[in-house]
Amino acid sequence: MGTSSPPVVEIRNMSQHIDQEVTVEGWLYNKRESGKILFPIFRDGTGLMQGVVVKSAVPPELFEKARELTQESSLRVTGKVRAEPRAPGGFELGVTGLEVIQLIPADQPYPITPKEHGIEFLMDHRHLWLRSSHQRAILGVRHQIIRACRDFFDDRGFVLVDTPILTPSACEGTTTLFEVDYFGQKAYLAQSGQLYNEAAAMSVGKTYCFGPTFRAEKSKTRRHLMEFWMIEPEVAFAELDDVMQLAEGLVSSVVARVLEKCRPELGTLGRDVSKLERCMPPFPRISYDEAIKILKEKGSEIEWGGDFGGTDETLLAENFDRPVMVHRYPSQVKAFYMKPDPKRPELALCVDVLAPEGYGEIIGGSERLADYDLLVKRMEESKLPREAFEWYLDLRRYGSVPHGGFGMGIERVVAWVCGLEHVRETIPFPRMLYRLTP
RNA sequence: UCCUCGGUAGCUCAAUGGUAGAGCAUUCGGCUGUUAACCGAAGGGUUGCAGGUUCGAGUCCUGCCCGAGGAGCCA
Repeated sequence: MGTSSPPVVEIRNMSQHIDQEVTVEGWLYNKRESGKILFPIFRDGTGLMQGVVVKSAVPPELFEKARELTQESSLRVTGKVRAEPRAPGGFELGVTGLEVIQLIPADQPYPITPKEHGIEFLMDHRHLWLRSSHQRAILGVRHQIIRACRDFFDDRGFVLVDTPILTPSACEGTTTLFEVDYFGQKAYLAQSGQLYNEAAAMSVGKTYCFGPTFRAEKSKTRRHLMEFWMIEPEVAFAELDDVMQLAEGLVSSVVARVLEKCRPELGTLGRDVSKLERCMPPFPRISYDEAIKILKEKGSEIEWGGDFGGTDETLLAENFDRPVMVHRYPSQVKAFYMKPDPKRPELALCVDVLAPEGYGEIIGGSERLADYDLLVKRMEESKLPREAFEWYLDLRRYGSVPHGGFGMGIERVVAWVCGLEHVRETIPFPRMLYRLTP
């Protein structure tokens, strides 16, 4: 456009540039025309803005160029911003210059129209679907949620310690892992950073890791992905109550951050914000025993000793208007590294946080088993290969202390906060059973 | 892995066993304030694949492929 072109302004800041000449760099979102006047709608990644091109007011070449614009063609457009109550957002761009960077041919149009599409088609075009308003809003909320998590831990003196993704063996020994060839040796994609976190906590006191985790379970539900992101804190000298308080603090601060920073996104998504505004501490804390009692009253088939199914989690969450923390599950349904309750050894000192509105478990955590002999016994009961865990046992040989932590699945939190039907929209490129592309 | 549902135009969907259609998108024409703009016209099909039943199959039967929802398991 040359040196004389007006400054580039992001659409989200456009209200500060009323009556000024600006440049917008972006794409054509949609277009409406009515003979001698046309309304292109531009998008630049920060918002949508309506333009106006009046045939009698611009050179014929400009009108023709604007008329031929196709959906998602890339462009630089200049013009004067003006307040206009009839335009979406309250202002519009009177177009005076248009540089088309790439014109999408009309006979091979952009596949995703502003009309409705099926999920298979949209997932096949996920790389393009990300441009739509809903998906853009979700990406923004996800970003703020991740920032809020990091800020929460950073502000409390936690040290980020990255844990490996390629691991020599199962962490918990339960779920199915993705196997990879590691120069002729079998290796597995990490399903949790927790065991390594425990080592890091003994170094820095308070630590967290945040990265992708992998589960090769053939799960096919709206709550499951094969590859998902988890943030996992681990704290030396923390007991179960400390773990619960930390979880409550994290979840409430994430919600508060989204309410503070993502109002436009929540509006785009049509989220009922009042349901989020209630999610402030204290969260209700109930024991597994109490949860079983509630579920039986509600007609669940569940028996003491079993883990909750998705329906049970939903039934339970219906009783509360904010996340609920369920603690002290039977050890038999939980991982080997959880400390038994000294008062009732058949229970584990663990906690699950269940999100409201049927979004299920978003956090699972526990106080860890710090005693060497007990840990060895639990490992034998779980039939875990001793050799692979010798380094982990070292943590109990050399200065073992009470400690605990939890893992929070980012995608389930995003799905809940955004009010989505399915976690597949919470991550840019979901990895699901029977879908590895794009 | 199991259960349920689905696959028809680029997209979203119709079509008693009897000539395969509509809306949107695309092309052409009309329209100076539109809000998923509207009005008129045109082009567009190996009905997921392979067999079978039938005078005749998008429709019924068998097998397979692909997808969706759920269960189990989990965050």
